[in-house]
Amino acid sequence: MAGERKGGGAELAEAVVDGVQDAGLVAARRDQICQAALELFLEKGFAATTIRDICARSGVNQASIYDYVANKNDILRRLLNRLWFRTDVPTLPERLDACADAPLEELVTGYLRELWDSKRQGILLSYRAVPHLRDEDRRALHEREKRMMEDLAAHLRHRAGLAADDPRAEVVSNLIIFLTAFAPMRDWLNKDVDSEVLLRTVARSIAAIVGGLAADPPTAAPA
Amino acid sequence: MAGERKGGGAELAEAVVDGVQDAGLVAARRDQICQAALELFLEKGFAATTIRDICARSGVNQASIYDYVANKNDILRRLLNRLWFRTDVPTLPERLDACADAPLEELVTGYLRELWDSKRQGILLSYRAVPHLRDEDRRALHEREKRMMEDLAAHLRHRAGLAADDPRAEVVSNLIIFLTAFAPMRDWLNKDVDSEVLLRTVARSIAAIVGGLAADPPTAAPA
DNA sequence: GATGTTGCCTGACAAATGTCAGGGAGCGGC
DNA sequence: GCCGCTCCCTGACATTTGTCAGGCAACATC
Repeated sequence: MAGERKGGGAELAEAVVDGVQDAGLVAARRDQICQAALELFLEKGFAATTIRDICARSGVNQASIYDYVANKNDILRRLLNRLWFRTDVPTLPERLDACADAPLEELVTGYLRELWDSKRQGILLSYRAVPHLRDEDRRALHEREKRMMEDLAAHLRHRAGLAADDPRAEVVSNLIIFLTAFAPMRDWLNKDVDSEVLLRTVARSIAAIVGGLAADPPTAAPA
Repeated sequence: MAGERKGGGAELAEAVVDGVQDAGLVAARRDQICQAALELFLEKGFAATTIRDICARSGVNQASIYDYVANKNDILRRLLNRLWFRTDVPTLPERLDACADAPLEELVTGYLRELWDSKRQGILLSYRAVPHLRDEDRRALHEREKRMMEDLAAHLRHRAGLAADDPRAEVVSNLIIFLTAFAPMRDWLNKDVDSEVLLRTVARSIAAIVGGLAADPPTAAPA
């Protein structure tokens, strides 16, 4: 009962499972299950991970697991709600809303620092698990992504002084969001680079992109 | 027999399967199989695609398929060899070797145009299928990626006049290679943007990043 | 100590999956 | 008309998978 200790606004509808009464126990077991599942999903992928794997690693019995989650897809949903849809980490557009005229590079640096620190796994999961989501869930995820892109595009238009119909705002916005996944997805290639250098280099790159956008006229087709 | 019509230097060792003699037939059937498998892998993911799915879509019998490929992983290998390891599309470092002093933005534009035109699916596959590769295959893929990053980093050092020990060369190089996957991975978000605009915006962004790298001193830690 | 209640687990089921053995169809050559 | 060869496919195998039914242990309550 009383308020389900959700980390942040859950956007994916979690199945109702009521085999077990004790709410605290349910929460604890779900933590075990999600933690184990997360590790396995990132190691082997969603489809290659079996319920038996998850049970083995989490220590929950193969039968009992169905007292806490409805099925494998439900685990994925719950993971995304915890890791990807958490609202305690403001998005980049939200940060831009809050600090309307702070220098972009600084804002981005702060954003990436927090993001890569606390949502690393959520980023990886959200990129890799898409094909395995139920349709409704995938739609929710895509809508959130689209909304974020549009919000960011509006800010870019303002900051770089672009025309309302300049499509580059959307492209660059999409691109920046993509770059947001850079460190989690590619840090195996920069293992020996100081993470602060990595962070600042990416932030500066993003600032350079936006700067270039402001300086250049819309791209014309070549002769 | 005589030279196996490989599109480019195959880097992943394909299993030897010799149920059927007629080399032309084998090649044709493999084409059917690979084409169907590619579609399915991109739609549903590798692990969620069954051999039966592939057979159904390609029209090859469930038993006969083992006369042409060794197993599901072998199909993936063959696909990556065709799509990702093909050598008829020069890499970005190779292009930089060839045109040592052409403007970067133009080079990148040409590169992306060809890449996104002919290796789209290879890019998607190589990003999504990694967890399902056999260890040797994954190692080969990672080594290629690392080599490419280092080659590109060397060029960046030269072009942007960076010190030999400036780690930002590797970071930016890694980042550019990552951006190379941008359109294939994210174009569902820019569906209504002209693809030429998208291309040029990304190329210009990459140029802006490198330009910023040249202009700025190495990032110092803040006070 | 008897009795409910709550959570856990042994054991199993049907379905799906990767893989193939072995027979058969088609066809060219004698 | 028969033989031998090449390729195809019906049918099946062992295994793995997701999912549970139904019984058991622990514990609190009376």
